[in-house]
Amino acid sequence: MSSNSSRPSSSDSAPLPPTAAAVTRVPSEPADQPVGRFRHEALAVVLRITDGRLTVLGWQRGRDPFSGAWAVPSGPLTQTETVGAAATRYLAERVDLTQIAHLEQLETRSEPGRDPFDRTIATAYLGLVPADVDPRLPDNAAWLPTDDLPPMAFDHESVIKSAVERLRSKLSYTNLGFALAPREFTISELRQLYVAALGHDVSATNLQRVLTRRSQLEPTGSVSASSRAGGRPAKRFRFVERSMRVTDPFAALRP
Amino acid sequence: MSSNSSRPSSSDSAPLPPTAAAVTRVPSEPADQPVGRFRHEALAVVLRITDGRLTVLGWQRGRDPFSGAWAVPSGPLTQTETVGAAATRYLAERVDLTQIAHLEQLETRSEPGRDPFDRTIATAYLGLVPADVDPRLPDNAAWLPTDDLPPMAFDHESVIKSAVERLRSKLSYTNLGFALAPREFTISELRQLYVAALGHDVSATNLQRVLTRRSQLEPTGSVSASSRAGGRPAKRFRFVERSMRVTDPFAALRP
DNA sequence: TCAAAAGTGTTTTACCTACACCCATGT
DNA sequence: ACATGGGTGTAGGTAAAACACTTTTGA
Repeated sequence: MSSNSSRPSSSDSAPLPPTAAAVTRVPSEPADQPVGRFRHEALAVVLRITDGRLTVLGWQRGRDPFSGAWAVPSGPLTQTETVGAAATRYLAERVDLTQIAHLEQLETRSEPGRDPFDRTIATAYLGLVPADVDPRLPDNAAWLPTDDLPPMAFDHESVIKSAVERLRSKLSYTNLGFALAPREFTISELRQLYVAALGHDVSATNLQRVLTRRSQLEPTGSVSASSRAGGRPAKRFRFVERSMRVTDPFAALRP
Repeated sequence: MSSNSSRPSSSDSAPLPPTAAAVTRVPSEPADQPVGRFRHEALAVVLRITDGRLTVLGWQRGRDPFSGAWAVPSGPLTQTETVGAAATRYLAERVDLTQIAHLEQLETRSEPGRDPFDRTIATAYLGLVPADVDPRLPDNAAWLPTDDLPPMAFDHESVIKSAVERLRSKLSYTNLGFALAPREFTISELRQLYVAALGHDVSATNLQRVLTRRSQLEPTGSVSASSRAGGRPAKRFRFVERSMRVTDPFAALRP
């Protein structure tokens, strides 16, 4: 379940940013608490099942801070866009990724020390890309396995962990599988996606029944050819709806 | 359920803030997308059961914008604190409220038009105050019924709605009831709190059993005196743990 | 005919709701 | 006694996991 716990204070040992003499806007503010302005950036944690593993889109930084480390696509807001729009924009600009099946706000990180050069507040988004979408990535970008991340810049590793948690929760009580799956698929293909995303085994039998009972799946009528090893050809299915919906509002304590 | 849906673009008709000639920090940024700095404030949506209703702490604004409307406690960050620390600080400073049983980050709003004077990004927190804590409030502050809010400033009404949604979800799958309840209580007192928070009826019988099965409740050993109308004296209970824990990770698709 | 893969039927377990009934107190 | 509110026992329903079994194909 999405356990967004609080992230209280702990603003010790925070190096004061060297820039930006604070702009006092409202005269009645006390002088010791100036109204500051802050760099604000959007982080896009884009997850996808790649070769049976849950991976995140990263790119390798070319300059300090954290030169050589990996980071999630990000960038500052313009004066007129929302954070969500900025996340979408940077994905398109930086890695030419426009086929996001789902995007939702994750959390905002504001620890003063998270960017050692200049204090930056970051609002992270969770994006999902279907497994059959495989955009051409720039040379310095790659899909990184979430269970074996390389050294990450800033607090990106912990933001990715949050995103994975969020995805795992929502796979249970929403129809979010549509955002990982191709438009059509067999149950065993879908099973592999769920196994990769959840990190534990899933029974194809029960997966089909659960998703069917919740009216998430419908058969397309077509069947896949059986593989070279033989076997019965699998029916193909699709998700009934391709936008997020809560399919299993938790029933405890209900009216 | 916490349905954090994305909140994409829609950055039309946004009045450009008149201040702050954008500070270009990284030379390689394109000139038409300057790296801006933004006012950033913390919003504290504090919920409490007051007289059997779910209420939110608000105060009446004395100046524009939205003079006379109600708002949730808020204020800008200082240069060295996190957003969570700012939320906590404003609650203490503005309404002398320090007995928050639970605080968690909710969401960040960044629509350019949300503050008509000066673009401000706001990160909202959800705070909970036990029903037996009744802090003295300043004259211009009050507990407002969440199901019948007065006209609210900015986007505060919709942020409050999000907070109520979050609370209702988490009451189902976590032990968050501890943050609404007094240290000791009878089952029927607890039932009234859940009814107020969830907005629908709850059976005392089943509430007790559900919370006991999940090891959230334990008897204190003491009993309440029966009321003037007679009746069996009620046992008193307490929450076993008073920090948030997921007690019912949703079971579908589990290993 | 056999192996492999897909799909269905059935059993078991867990949890939650509903409801009847018993318990302890004041009047 | 009896009304009032508190607490427990039990039956019924729903959902999911586990597992045995059938179906459909290729070799």
